[in-house]
Amino acid sequence: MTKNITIYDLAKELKLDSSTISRALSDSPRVGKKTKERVLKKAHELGYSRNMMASNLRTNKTMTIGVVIPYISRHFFSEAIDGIEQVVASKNYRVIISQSHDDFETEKKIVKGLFMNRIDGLLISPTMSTPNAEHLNLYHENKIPVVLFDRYFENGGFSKVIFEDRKGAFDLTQHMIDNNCKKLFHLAGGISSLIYKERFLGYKEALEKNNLEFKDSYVRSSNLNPEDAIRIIKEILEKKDDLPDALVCGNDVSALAIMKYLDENTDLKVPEDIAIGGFSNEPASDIIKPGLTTIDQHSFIIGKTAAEMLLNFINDKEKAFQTSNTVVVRSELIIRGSTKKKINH
Amino acid sequence: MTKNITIYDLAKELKLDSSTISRALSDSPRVGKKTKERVLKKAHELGYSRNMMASNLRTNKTMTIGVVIPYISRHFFSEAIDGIEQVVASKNYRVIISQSHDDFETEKKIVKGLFMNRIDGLLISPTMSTPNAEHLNLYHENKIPVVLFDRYFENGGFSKVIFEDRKGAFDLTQHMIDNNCKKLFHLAGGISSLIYKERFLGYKEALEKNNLEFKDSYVRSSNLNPEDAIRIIKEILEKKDDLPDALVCGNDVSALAIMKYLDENTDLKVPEDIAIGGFSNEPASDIIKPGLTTIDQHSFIIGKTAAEMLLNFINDKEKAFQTSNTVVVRSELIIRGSTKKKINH
DNA sequence: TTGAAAGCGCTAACAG
DNA sequence: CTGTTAGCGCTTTCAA
Repeated sequence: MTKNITIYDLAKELKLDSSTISRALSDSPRVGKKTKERVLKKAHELGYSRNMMASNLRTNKTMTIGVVIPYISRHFFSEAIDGIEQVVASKNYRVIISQSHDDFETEKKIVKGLFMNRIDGLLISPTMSTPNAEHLNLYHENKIPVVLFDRYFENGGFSKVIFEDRKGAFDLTQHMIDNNCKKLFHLAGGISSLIYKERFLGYKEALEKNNLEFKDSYVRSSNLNPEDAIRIIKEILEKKDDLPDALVCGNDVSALAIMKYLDENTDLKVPEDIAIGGFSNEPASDIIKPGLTTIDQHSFIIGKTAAEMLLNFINDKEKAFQTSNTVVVRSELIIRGSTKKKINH
Repeated sequence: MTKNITIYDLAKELKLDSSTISRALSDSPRVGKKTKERVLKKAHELGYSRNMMASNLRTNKTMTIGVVIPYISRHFFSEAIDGIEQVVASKNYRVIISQSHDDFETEKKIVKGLFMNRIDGLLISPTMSTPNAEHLNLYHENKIPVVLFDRYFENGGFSKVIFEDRKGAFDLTQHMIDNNCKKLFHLAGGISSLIYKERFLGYKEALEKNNLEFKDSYVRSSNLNPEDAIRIIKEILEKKDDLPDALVCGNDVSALAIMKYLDENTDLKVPEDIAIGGFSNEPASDIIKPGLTTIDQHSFIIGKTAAEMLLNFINDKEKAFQTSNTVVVRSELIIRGSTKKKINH
């Protein structure tokens, strides 16, 4: 093992004290211009690289924020990460990204691990099955700021950047009703997750407002992954006397899986026989034919806003633990072919 | 600021020495069973959490490996990451994922930053424009194992897990020729990147083998993002007397962008007027109509293999720096509608 | 089985 | 402007 170069090596070579080296390296005003140059030159020469473990230990800061999300591959999250990175990089913070794969046990491990590494703040979008914020207590107790984004908890007093899920679902459903849909089913996400509860409520409110029939059997809960979606659409199609003419899906991933299934395995046409709407505006939603009508969640903005809020809290701990801030990001209905039924005049 | 609980706090409470606490916490055989239990209980009670900064500094290990990729949102990479995580998690290592956005300067910064954090090993798929491995010298000099995956360099002696790009491109091109394509253009990636050079060569070899005309003007280089792809297809379509009947694209992202463009802005039909093939088997490629014929890269396997190799090297530095290992992962042609021209008999 | 003591590499108060 | 000194929290010889 090659020995790593330390400030002591530089100090010895330059006949200076290690503290001077340390100052020079962090560009302190308390060291001469000439000395700085000598130090920098020598550091480069020897291939010196500051040991952040030691530095962090000493300063009790890591300049690192942890980001925990269900899946990096989901468009919503990868775009949110881009927003987070943009903000965070400009302030010289680093980001550690971890995915929970929507598994609560994994999430707990990650959250614990990040704490042990003494991150300066945490940005988290919990799993569908995360029941409460207990695993985040450690952060609260040790005054490490946490900001939730997208998914969140009812209580726990965490600051968050969320999306107007209910309005989004309402607008989507209303739009489908306006396009002559009469019998709308809903593919819901895990009901323990508030965002999916909100989406469900938005759907339901739209039905009620338009005096359309609502039945519990119109709503199917699942994890909204492709496998779930296909299983559910099969179940729905089995009851031939009770077919919907529209599907309000809790996300695009499930909606896309269903569109593909219908196209390949049935004679049902979208949107003529069955209209379909989704959530998140995945890239594939603009590629499929017909295009999938969906709710854009402005995930870049969500990520950006959450990161700004977190950095704010990191720099003002008072604020972080005396207030609880909630920012709601606006929804946007993206209308494509999958909902274009003929309209009665 | 709440003071963090340290082993000294535990030691004081239990009237033991900090070293005993440390041993108990890491389940050393050199401490009594009863003592261990007391320590663990107290640790839990006080909400103790080991400070990895300090631990890492002392042991000179971080149990962390860095992963640097162009984009987390690309299916190829997110799947490779899943492969990496699977291997690495089982050995209690952590993963730090960073994206370079295919920008060399960003990559350099990330690589430097990861080194400063003293990761135990690095997995990297460099940017298209990364000219050489100079920025990885730091790792070599300090005997920190590096494994390249997917993208790589000609020399530098790095171990790597790569894909049989040439064969993949050859097979794809041959398949298109078998489907009656006569004039095949190629959307190439940055030529400085070997994988795209290989894909180009595979394309070219297939033309030659079939005695089809090859011209430099048939090949267009770019970053293969959607914007580039659309710009290029527009340019190609302008020369109405020199239109291709097939496009061999360097990746799916560009192929998909072109299919969408053709569908929305021209009368050209895929595959009748122009056949299209891609690389990577993005999820959208199976959703678009017609489906996009592509080369599956088994990215999960690539990630898994690269991670296994890296862990191997971490545990046997000799091997890591005395040998250079190259594993090639097999390609698989996925045939879909986008290349199904009528075949002459 | 436990304790004492040193030190990983760095920073920051204090002193000059 | 530079040096001295102490210590962040942990692990690990060495000693008992």
